[in-house]
Amino acid sequence: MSDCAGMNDVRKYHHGDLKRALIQAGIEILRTEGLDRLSLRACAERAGVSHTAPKNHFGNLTGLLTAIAAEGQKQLCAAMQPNQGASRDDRRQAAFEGYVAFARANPAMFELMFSRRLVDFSDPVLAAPLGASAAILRDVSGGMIWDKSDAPDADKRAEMFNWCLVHGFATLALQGVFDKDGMRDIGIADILPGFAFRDPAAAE
Amino acid sequence: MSDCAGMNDVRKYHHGDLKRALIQAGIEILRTEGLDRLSLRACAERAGVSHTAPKNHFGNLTGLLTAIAAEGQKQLCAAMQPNQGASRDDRRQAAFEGYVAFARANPAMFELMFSRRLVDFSDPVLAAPLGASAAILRDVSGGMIWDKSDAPDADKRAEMFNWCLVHGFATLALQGVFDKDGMRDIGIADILPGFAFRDPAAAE
DNA sequence: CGATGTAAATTTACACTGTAAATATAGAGC
DNA sequence: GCTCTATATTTACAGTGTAAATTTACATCG
Repeated sequence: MSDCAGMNDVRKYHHGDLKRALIQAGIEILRTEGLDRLSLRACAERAGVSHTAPKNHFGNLTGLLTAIAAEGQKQLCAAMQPNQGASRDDRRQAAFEGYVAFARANPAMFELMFSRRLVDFSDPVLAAPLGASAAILRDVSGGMIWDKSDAPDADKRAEMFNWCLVHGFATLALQGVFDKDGMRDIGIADILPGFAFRDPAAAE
Repeated sequence: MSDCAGMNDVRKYHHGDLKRALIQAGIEILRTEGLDRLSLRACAERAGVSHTAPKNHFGNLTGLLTAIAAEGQKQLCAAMQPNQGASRDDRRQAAFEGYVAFARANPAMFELMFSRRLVDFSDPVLAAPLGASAAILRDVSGGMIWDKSDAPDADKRAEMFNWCLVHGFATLALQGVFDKDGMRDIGIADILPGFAFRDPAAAE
């Protein structure tokens, strides 16, 4: 009878940590049943409360889904972390592989995280994790040398380039678009161009 | 004698071209009200039939949405078409710009088209338009020279590369991820690397 | 300590969704 | 003219999110 958040199992009228329990319930539903089965009522039932209880903590469905997505963004960010002391090339590799691996391992969560219809991207709870992921991409994109390196916004462009490439790969691969013609075995590392960096010494 | 959507308004028991009318209704709802408002019942009402009439033609909601998405894929494919006699560079430019422009002009449709939860990608009605878009990408990617040009699947990788890049850009831009730091003004052409082609003469 | 105020959870109700089953209609083919 | 069949309707049902009114438990204060 683990239920709720596992910590202190005193079943009382006031749950105590319902907010966290509902988010956790949503994460588990995503993992075990998929995005289609993720509903307000399902989260509430799994947390052992009435189906209107979430309203007090999240306002409406979008609020709950956004909170769940924020947790997912944190996990995605963690999945992109490189080993300590990795070079910039290795960091970039780690970020890309981690991004795609996370999407593959958590398809329902990934789909929720980037679904504008379900998530309110202007919600402050998303700012920190989204910013952290952007920071990683910025780190591994800075100083990249290509034919647009002389443009004023070169670093921004490089960041966007990498983000588009990895997100497009993850999204399309998840939808099975590459499940044909032997494209299935081609990974993100196989299509990622090996750009040089301006200052190889700084790639430490 | 298509009539169906307003031409010849003979309201009879058997609609005559309900299948097409329902798809058209869905497209209009996507354009005017958004993906959230796209429902079986809404399509049926707009077509002037009972809410269970679509079942005869599409089976279930997924069938209708997939048919609508297939129409969208056709439109996307048309949006990627270059001018006659354009060089390969121009064709690539046209494909990329067209892809992104279509997503921006039809955000609801674009979201539907690539939503695995709403669309059945194994439905045969999607095969032709999806294949046509893939063919365009393949065309503008063939013979691309980069540091992976010696790999056995170089052409496949190049196609995937371009697809990921443009789809990632369209998806992320649509979700407003780039609405910050002056990234909003950076277009797909600004981040697309200018790869060379193996045989410049063949780029006609 | 007891009263009160408030946050949190419940009950109830409602409009909306997709789907299924049974029924009604119109047109085609013989 | 008859039947057969595709098409559309009616009716019903389980599920969804949301709102309003109600109940509960806890904290705060006199």
